[in-house]
Amino acid sequence: MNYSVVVVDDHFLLSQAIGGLVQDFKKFKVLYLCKNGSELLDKFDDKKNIPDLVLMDIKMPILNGIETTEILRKDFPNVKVLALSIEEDEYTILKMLRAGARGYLLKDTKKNILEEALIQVMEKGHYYTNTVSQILVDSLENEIDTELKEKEIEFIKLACTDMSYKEISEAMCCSYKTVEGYRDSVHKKLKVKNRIGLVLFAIHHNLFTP
Amino acid sequence: MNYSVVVVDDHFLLSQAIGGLVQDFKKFKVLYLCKNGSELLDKFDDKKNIPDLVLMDIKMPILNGIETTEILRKDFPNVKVLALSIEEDEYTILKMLRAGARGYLLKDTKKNILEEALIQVMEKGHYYTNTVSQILVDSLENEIDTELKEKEIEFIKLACTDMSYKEISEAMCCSYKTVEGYRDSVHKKLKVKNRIGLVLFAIHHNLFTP
DNA sequence: TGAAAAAACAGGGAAAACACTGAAAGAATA
DNA sequence: TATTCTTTCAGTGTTTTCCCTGTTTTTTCA
Repeated sequence: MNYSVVVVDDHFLLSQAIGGLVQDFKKFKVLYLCKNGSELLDKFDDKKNIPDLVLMDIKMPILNGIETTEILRKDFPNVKVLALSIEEDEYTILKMLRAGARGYLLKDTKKNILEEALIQVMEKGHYYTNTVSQILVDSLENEIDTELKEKEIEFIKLACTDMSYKEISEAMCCSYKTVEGYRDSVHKKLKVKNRIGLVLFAIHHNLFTP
Repeated sequence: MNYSVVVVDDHFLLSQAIGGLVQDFKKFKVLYLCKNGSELLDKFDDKKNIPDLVLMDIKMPILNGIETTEILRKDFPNVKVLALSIEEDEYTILKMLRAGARGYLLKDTKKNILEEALIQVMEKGHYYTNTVSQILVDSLENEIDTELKEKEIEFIKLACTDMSYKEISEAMCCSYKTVEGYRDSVHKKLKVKNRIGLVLFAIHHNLFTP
């Protein structure tokens, strides 16, 4: 019996192409393709459309991979999710795994590795490459006191523009001194030494997309 | 007779998958896949390996799509290049077209559009979507006095780190005041008002990849 | 080789960013 | 209600960035 697979990716070409690869694998068949999480969930209204495994991109419009995976884990725990993303960003990988993904395939995956990963996810329940395992280990060490508050995240996003802190304080409807407080606290938490460092951090960790 | 195609992309999965799609098209056959421009040029040493068309990604390690396309135009003018990139960035598209690409496919291309594009490139010599045409038009207006000197580009790259200008002056082996001069001149040329603005500009225009 | 242009550098002042300590107001908890 | 914790904000001083106006040195080229 074949396992059914759905590919969710906003890049049409990529999802079609990956669908084509998966279709070639003996143990798998592709049910359909989706452009984002929302479209996937709509499909699930009909039970026939619920697959064994979802190959999920992360950056997608409307409903992204992380949010979608969280919903799936809650509402459809039998559906296994394998993340498949073009860029390897530690925080994103972590978030995706926390959300419930059974593994994470990086961009330079080869066809036979994809097949191997699909098989392992279905039969062992998970698939982790060395890279991903290493990231998991590394994360346990650096994952202290980097919990950002709502306001701090809002501040960081504004700090990633060419606004001055005075302008930011007006945009956030608070005192200039409060903004300085946010700055000092995120500088400490994220261990950056100036605003440029903060911008680079935000980009690398997907708090801000330039 | 079939046109021969080579796919150049560092994302293994993507190049394999696209190769699979192209293989399905009647008029085309895939010669081989490459991971970057350097690998492609190595292959060209043997005349048998020179295809009619190259489907080229832009961001690649070692030798990127723009550089590779420039070399191809000079040394192998009969090989047509069609750019195929995941992210649509105006400046990148422009650079690629200037380098000699016959067209530019955006991420949400569908299978039949890909085929259409391949056919048009081979038979008409080019393929431009509306999006790309619009970008070409827009670019003619903003393209005044943004000629950057070597030193200024070097400065910009360093300004995209968390170094202070004093540290940058040491790295560039020149006076602090000279660095201030570079800063003032690029601020004027690029119409940015502070260092954050400069970093964002650099990222958007691929002077710096975070 | 001499004039013009470009690149490197300098001074100084205003503005912004950084770094610290600490106080007041509000929310949470027991 | 008292206590703790968090959030917001203030004071103060230092460093860095920004933005002028210039001078000296090097390059260019007619």
